[in-house]
Amino acid sequence: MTKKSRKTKQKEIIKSEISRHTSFFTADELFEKIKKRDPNIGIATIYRFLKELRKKKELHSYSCNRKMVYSKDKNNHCHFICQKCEQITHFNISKIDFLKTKIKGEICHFQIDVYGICEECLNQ
Amino acid sequence: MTKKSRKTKQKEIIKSEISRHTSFFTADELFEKIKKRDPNIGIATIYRFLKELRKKKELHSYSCNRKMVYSKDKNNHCHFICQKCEQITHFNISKIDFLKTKIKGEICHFQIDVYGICEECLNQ
DNA sequence: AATATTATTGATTCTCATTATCAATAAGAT
DNA sequence: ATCTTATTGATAATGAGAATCAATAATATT
Repeated sequence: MTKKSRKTKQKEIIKSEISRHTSFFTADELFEKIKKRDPNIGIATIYRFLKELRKKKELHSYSCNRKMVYSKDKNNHCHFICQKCEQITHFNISKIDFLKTKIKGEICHFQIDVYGICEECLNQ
Repeated sequence: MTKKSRKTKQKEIIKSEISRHTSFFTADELFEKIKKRDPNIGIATIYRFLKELRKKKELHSYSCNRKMVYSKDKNNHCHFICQKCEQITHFNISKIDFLKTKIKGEICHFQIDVYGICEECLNQ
């Protein structure tokens, strides 16, 4: 007996705010935006619903700097993290051929985090 | 005026304990092992030195489940995580050419997490 | 429509990894 | 031997996220 989910206005607000996001976000960033639409929504509700969406695979997530980062992007995640300014840039890898030779199982999706120094920091 | 590092017995113990490790470890796991060799070493010293080694690029690290994971392995980290049995297998990618075309900055190291279903789970 | 059931909420506390603080100590320079 | 200052261990502070819980609100049942 799995408990059936109920439709609430809080969930609707969170969902619609997520749909506005174009890239990745943290629970706190989302909370800040949602507060402006409904200042009564608690942070716990955000965390709860985010966890629910993660379980239902409607959101991607990964941990970065001891924080969870979310994205509605179903594609693979590729990040370039500058170790100096800590800015994160996204990039895309469409071909997974380079992985297929390495892995025997079935590949669902992947995440690549590249650490380095971005162009701007190199030129400083 | 960067302050010059001093050689201490605490650092020596931590360093030698790290060198014994064959794979990944967390600060706490390291602390537990070090306590057996010198129960007076504080956890703060571990964290401080770990941070120092990270900065000096003598240790790799990445965040996973709200924890920092360390490895002395200078190579890049590649994990295949089965979404059914949750077992993690390591694999290696030596050529970074596939990344160079995507990134403008300088690449230090990278981490790839591939999610899928492993062979054994596929055959069940 | 009224009532019963139970998932959800917001406020709050708790957890736990990591960092900051600080006085005491010890390494290395003089 | 003495001075300077990096390092230490103890402890408090921080911060993201989870757990708790009484109150509330969605559904189901009558």
